[in-house]
Amino acid sequence: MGQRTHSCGEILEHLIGEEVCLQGWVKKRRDLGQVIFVDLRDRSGHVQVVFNGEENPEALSVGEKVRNEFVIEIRGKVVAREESNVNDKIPTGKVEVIVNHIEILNAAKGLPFLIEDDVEISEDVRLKYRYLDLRRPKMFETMKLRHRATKMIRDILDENEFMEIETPMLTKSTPEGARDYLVPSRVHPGEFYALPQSPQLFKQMLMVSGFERYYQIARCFRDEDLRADRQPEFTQVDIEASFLGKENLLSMMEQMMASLVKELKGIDVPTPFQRLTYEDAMNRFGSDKPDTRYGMELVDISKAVQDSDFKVFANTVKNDGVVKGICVKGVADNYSRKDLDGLGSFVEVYGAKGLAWLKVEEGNTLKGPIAKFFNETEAATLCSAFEANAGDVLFFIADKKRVAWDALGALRIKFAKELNLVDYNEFNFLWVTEFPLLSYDEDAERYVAEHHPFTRPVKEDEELLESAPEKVRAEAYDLVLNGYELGGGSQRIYERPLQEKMFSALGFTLEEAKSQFGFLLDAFEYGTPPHGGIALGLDRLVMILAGRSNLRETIAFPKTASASCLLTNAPSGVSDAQLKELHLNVVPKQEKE
RNA sequence: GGUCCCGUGGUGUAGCGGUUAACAUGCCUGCCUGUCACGCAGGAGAUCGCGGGUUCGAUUCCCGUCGGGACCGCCA
Repeated sequence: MGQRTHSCGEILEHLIGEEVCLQGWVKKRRDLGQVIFVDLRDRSGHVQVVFNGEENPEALSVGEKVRNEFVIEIRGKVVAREESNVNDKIPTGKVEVIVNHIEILNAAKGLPFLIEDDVEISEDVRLKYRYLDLRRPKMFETMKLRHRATKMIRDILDENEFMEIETPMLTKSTPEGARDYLVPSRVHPGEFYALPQSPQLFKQMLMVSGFERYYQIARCFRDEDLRADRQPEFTQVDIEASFLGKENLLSMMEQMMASLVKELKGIDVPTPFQRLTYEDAMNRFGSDKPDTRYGMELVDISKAVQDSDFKVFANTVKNDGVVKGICVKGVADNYSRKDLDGLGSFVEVYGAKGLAWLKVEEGNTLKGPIAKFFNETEAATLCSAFEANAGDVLFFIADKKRVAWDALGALRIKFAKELNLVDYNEFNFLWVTEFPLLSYDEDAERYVAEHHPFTRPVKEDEELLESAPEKVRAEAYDLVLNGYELGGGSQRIYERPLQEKMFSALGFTLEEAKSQFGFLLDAFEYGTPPHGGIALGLDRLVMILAGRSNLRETIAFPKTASASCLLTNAPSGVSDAQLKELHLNVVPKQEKE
């Protein structure tokens, strides 16, 4: 084996006449008998190498044995291709390497799939052979994009005097939030570590310690059911700062995001980002992470229909519900009555009892099963409320506010996808602010933190913490990009009495609060600076930058929807000896009745 | 916990109550000195995910199960 002198992608015209040594994978072999062409690939690209039987029969005879994905070394001379043989489709297409020596460094079996972009392979096969899947150029590019984004983030935070500090992976299980991944302790029988859902408390401790500006590219774990944009372990850019204040922090984040999109996508993102209150986001888009790249905003017509002959609408309003709708432009002819009625089952999963619709025709005439309930004046009012024209379709949900938001929010996204309203080169960042601090959990019969228990209430709402907890707004902010929650953060409580009040609002007794979070309460008594922070989902950021719609595409070794790893077959059983050491007994899964 | 979709040569798909299970690509062999989606000729390769049921007969219909995916709940 010799020493590689160049990468395949580097073999360009300036090297013509030079002897080179290349090592890489056989991307493709084209055997014409007395001449064999091999596309040799490494991570930089590929170049055509030529075996010629007349000039070098020994090399040719080895070249005949070569198959796809063999790892080979070739030595030879870079030559210009004849004009007629130039391949414009590849960067190295003006040259080729005439092989005078070849060594097979490692053979390869027939592969389960071709190492090429744009071949369709089912995901379970890709994940089982992830090491081969990652050989595909597109996957390499995505991982490179991720690396570049991560490096930029580190550089930008470093420039702003943030320090990267690691925090424990083996930590304490706490009652609030997502289900923990637990790790049994060998040394302490019956006790468990939890893997961190986020480094939240540690970064606040670092603020108490006076580091002032901390960040970490932190792995986080949540044992909840997965989605296309949710993995059981994921990476957060975790940030916390003292004495910085909310406005400075948000503006810093905006600069960081704008730099990333500029550098990685070549697109200018205007700053400052748009801000929406939680209430506005829900009312206008039916989502706390709205995609504002397209319109179709929700319109509340409760007032207009409160005395309507259409009793479903009128009665909903009477019973403290709302009637809201969206207007889908110019699709009346695309959707049959059957199609439109079929959408009822789509909104059902969000708890809606039905979806009403009206087609708009010339002169504000309404058509559809419920059109007869609206007289001319009412029809005109509706059309004007939605700014609807002939050819549009109006959809309505009459229900509790929450249901109307969810159902119409989802419907809005569905239509945007179907009608291709989304511009993939647009990056619409926005902040959602003034989240409720608490919400009432019917099952737990208590208030739970909407963000987390360390989030600071808005100053003027503090007095409501005991009297009307659901009305308290939080000093929290979510960063939203194109319909995805990219991150969230808040200004934190840093005074013991306020933190105790918060725990009490969450239904903790003082004893419970002390046993779970005593160290935090104690720490607050030793001079804790005002601080706040944010955590950004790195996987999601990369996913959006890469134009993908699935998180698995941005993670080298992701888990399936059922949280298993098809490459390693994790999770798996362990030996009785291991269980014994950990003082564990496994209870077999109960048979279904 | 729930709803829905998918499972057929290595890969991606087609198919149908009775077929020699089709096509593309890949793979193997032979021929070929300018290919780059090489070409030509030939060939191998599938107990149709698994179990049960209906049926004279199931890859096809039904139920279950396993695996993959999407969504609701869940995700401070």
